[in-house]
Amino acid sequence: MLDIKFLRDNLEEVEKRLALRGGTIDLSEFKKIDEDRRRLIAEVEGLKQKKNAASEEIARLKKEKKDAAHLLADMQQVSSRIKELDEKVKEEEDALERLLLNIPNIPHSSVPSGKISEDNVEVRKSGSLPKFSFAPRDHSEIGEMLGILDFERAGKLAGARFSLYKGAGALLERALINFMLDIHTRENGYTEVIPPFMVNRACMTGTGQLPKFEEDLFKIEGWDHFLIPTAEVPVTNIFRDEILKEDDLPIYYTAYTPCFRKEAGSYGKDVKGLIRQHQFNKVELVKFSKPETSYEELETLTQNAEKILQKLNLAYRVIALCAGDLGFASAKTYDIEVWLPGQSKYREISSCSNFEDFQARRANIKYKPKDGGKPRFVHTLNGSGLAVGRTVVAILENCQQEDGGVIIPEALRPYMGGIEKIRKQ
RNA sequence: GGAGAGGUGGCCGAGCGGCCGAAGGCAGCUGCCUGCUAAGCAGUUGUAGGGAUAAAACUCUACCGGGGGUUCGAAUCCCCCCCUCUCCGCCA
Repeated sequence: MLDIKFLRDNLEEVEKRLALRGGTIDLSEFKKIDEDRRRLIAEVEGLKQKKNAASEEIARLKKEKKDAAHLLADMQQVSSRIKELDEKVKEEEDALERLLLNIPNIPHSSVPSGKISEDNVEVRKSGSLPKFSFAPRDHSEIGEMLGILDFERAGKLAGARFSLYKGAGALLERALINFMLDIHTRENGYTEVIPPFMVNRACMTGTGQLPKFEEDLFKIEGWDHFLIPTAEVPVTNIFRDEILKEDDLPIYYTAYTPCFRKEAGSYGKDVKGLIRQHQFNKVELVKFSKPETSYEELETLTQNAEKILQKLNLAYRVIALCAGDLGFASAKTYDIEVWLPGQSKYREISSCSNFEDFQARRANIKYKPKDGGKPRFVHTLNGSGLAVGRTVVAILENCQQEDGGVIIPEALRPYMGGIEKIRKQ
């Protein structure tokens, strides 16, 4: 959510900067509602002032055992008028809130301009692409061949876009989760949390999934709860409606959770394999920072995620998303894309964003400055560290051998009971 | 699922339908005082939204879990909802 006062005072500038995302955003509706609302507030507050004065007067008269009948009659009128106006104010405020909740974040000045993913800018590359003396296979083929992934039976259990890991495959997934959490907690300074995997509507609104993207979420029938599409939601909302101390910041949390997404509108995309699932595992990084340092925090958060790929010896690149490709709540996003020989492509494995105060304003997360000033909104950031299923994909494809086996990256072996190679089971 | 208790300011905690935004205490801040610390004394300290302002000062309105209702007037009375806690049952 954007700052209403900033919007009011910088309407054209905001329109211009939002237009960088593509499409046009017309804020004239906002202007009208805001003005109506303020006019109504002025009117109703005047009446309330009058009412309060009269009530005092009535109390005084009654104490002196004098007649207050005329005032009582007047105030009955005023009170019902106040009630009417209060309802109108409420309507305007609701309309304003609906509007504000649907306005995306303003792209940061460092965000590359552009409308489509082709306009994204590569920031850096790391690692060397593997060379094969044979035609590298796709991960689903490798997984099925080795007997560690079973998409057919997963379909029987839950349908398309679900997976069944078996044996060394299941172990690999679990090893990666532990490996990532250990790096982030021991080397990168994050505190591990295990949040609920379903949350209420307020949380989803706080991080920006609602009200606009309800069709992407799984809702629990008969409850106002949703399965989380990312740990970002529960973890960012940990401090919802709280005022932190300046000395508490920055706060770094990491969390492993499964993630649930409907993937509505992606029919026909990545139908095979682990790339796009209704349920997948992810280790998430979340930061709460002071406004002044949030862009430095974004850089280190991205590096924290990259470190996992470096330790696994996987080639990747980091790209800065252009304005048109930014998520709704994000002011700036780096995607980390890992090299997948099976597709001869880099594919997203992490997305690291600074939301500035956009989520904090929605979720009402503030901190009190040490110098005694007014509480200010924190900046929130998050990134995948990493998507676990896609990391399995990367390992299977990058570390595959001609015989169909897969060499486990050294750093992961302690987590795999010392296994060096996955062979056909 | 059944029975009960409770939700008040950063925290604890009082509150008869009428100066209650809310006593008192703690914590915090500012002075004074003491060789330092502790104690003591005095003052001060919430959030949001309007108006005003260059910005403040200032001023108004709202806020005692949330939403309705009664009333000239509600933290206080009534209704609904949410949350927390205790006991019983069931259960990983």
